[in-house]
Amino acid sequence: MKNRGKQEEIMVAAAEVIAERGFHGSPMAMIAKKAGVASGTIYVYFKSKEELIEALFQQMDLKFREVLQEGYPADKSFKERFMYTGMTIMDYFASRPLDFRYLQQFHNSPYGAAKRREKMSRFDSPDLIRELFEEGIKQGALKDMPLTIMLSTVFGAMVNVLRDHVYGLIRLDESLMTQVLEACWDCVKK
Amino acid sequence: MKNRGKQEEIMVAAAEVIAERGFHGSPMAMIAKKAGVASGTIYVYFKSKEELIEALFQQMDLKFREVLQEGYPADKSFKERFMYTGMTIMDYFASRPLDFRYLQQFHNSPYGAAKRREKMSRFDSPDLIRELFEEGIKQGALKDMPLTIMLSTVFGAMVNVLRDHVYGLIRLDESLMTQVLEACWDCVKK
Amino acid sequence: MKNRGKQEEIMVAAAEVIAERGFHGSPMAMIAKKAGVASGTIYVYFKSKEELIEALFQQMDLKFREVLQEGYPADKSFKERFMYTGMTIMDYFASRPLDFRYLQQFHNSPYGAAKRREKMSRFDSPDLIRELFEEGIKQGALKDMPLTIMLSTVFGAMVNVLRDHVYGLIRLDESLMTQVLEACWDCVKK
Amino acid sequence: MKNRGKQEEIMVAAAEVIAERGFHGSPMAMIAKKAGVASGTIYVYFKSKEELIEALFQQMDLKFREVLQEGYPADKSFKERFMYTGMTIMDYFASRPLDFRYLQQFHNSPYGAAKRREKMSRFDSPDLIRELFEEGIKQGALKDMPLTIMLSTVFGAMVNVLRDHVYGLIRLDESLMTQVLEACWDCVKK
DNA sequence: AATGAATGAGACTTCATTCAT
DNA sequence: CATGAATGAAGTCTCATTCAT
Repeated sequence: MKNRGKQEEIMVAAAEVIAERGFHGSPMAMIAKKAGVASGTIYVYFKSKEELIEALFQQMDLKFREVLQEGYPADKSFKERFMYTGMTIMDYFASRPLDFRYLQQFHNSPYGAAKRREKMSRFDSPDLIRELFEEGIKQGALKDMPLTIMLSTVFGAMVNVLRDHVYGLIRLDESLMTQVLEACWDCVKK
Repeated sequence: MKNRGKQEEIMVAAAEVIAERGFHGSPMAMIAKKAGVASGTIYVYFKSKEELIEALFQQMDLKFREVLQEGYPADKSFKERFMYTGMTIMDYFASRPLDFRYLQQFHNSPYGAAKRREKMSRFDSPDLIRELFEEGIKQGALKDMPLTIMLSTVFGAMVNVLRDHVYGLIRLDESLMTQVLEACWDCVKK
Repeated sequence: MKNRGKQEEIMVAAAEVIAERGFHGSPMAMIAKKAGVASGTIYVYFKSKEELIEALFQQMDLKFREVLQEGYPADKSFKERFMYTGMTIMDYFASRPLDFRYLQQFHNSPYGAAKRREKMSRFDSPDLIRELFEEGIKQGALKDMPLTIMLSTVFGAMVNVLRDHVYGLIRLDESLMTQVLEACWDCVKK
Repeated sequence: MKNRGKQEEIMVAAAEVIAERGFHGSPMAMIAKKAGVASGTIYVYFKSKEELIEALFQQMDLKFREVLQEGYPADKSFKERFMYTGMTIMDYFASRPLDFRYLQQFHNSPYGAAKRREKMSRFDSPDLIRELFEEGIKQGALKDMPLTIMLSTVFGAMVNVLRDHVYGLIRLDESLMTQVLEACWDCVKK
């Protein structure tokens, strides 16, 4: 428990510091201080800074996937599932700017670049989503476009709007999110 | 002449190294070596690393704006101008992966973050584009959506697809680009 | 314990190197080597070279003031106190050439220049001395001269003679020191 | 003429910059700029920075000696000659703060330290002065003190007061200078 | 003689990581 | 497990000096 507590504190502190200052602006000593532990203690739980960064990503990625699946209306219409998924994503990150910023940092870094190549996807398109789009194409609800491109289009749009929100350029509310998602729908629907 | 030559070589080398490895993965010594000059020489032309980075951005930004304006069909229909602009952008960066990657690096960094706030826009939406969208909204061709959000949506989509191309996940040709742009059009057209 | 030891070693090494070679002739690496630590270790104890230099000054200044006050014969005659003070100063620095040279370096540098202006005095005239001279003027034992000038005169003389001693041009003993102090007394006594 | 002009301009510029910023705060490029020449040009006239510094010293030292000798009242009484000499020195440097500061810089530096050892004297005691004091001792006008110490005493006092003047802590006028010199006289007269 | 672009050694400082306690 | 002092490689930048023009 104590252990778990320390590890958690380190991860939270790391996320906060890195989200705000980037990887290179976040010395281990600063993370340690914010976590209330000694520098050396971080190395008890993580082999290196790189591993800490990676672990943080895995944690956030997992949490996000879980949320996506939780209330997924598997029995509703395709469009409803599209909108549900989109709304869940936007809601999730709009209320978790820390996660959003951290993941942005991660994906624009050597660490994340490798990941992207490896997964041929972005942090915001786990398999559930990929399957959703595949289904949409197959059943003719979506345009006849390469899957990768369709995903990139929709998620590029959403992530960009989220970024404006997280950095304070706009203020997203449910109505605006719906507008954005409707636009995304128009973008890919046949 | 010699002069201009060295400065150019430094800028090209810097763009290459930084595009590939990011700002923090690109020591001045490495840039210098790639440019075939001594480390100190960089400081003859740029006061600091930060200034080099900024100058590189300004140069690319300017070149891009010029291209955008060059063949702009000011007298064609709104949709034609929309498509022309989109195609120009995609074409431009699809064939200049270096520029694309450098600008990506720039916009995801402390340097670029300030720029973004200041301009309330991303590197890919200079004023000409902003005006185009404003006109579209005014004349009823586009949805009645906040301008910022509409721009973020469209450019998020385009940039994301470009990224897939630049990093080799997909291979954009004119037909695919057109598909993407048509999708973007569907996204914002009323 | 180890702690205090390292910091002390660094300060001693710094004083030695700087006394001999001046601030600019004393790279941190050289100081570190002389102290038997790694370069980075200095920064564990001092935020910058400037802080190390300042800390060294403060330490020496404090030690000197303490010595001055220790055996001060507050109840003796004015001249006796004058001579006591002068002798203490000369004795102190004659036997601590390192301190003398370091303080000389300090006072002839940007670091020390500010100090001087701020205190309107030199390292060798702390408040106790200032008060002594003020009293002497008030009670008519000293000439009716601006205090600042009188202090500069006496301490200029003493410091200059000390310098000759420290740099080996002369060899001060108690008899010579007394001669110098008597001369200084003649210089300012009414 | 042109040559002479350039060399002069370099020396003047160097004196100004160095007097204000010290040796290490005065890059050759800065001196060159102030002199209105290219960096390389300095090396046409001086083999190195060290030589420039040394040449500057020699020039100032020479000028000073000349002034000292100019109106020297060789036929007046000893005290009159003492006072004349002292007044000339104080007057000279009080009105040439640049020279004073440069020479201060010079004497508190590796360059000057060597000089001092070599000449067993300070910049302000050329041979004429040494002879004056020797005579004073011999004829019994001055105390029976080692010459070096007597010189250091008197010139330490004078230089220190001059420094206060040059750095703006006090404002020397003729009356004050006379006071100081009378004090110096009391200091060494038998 | 004059130039100033180019050089590269070297200065200060940071920080991921280790290890003795 | 936890600590944090210590390390030293590596990074940015300065500047005396050179040399082709």
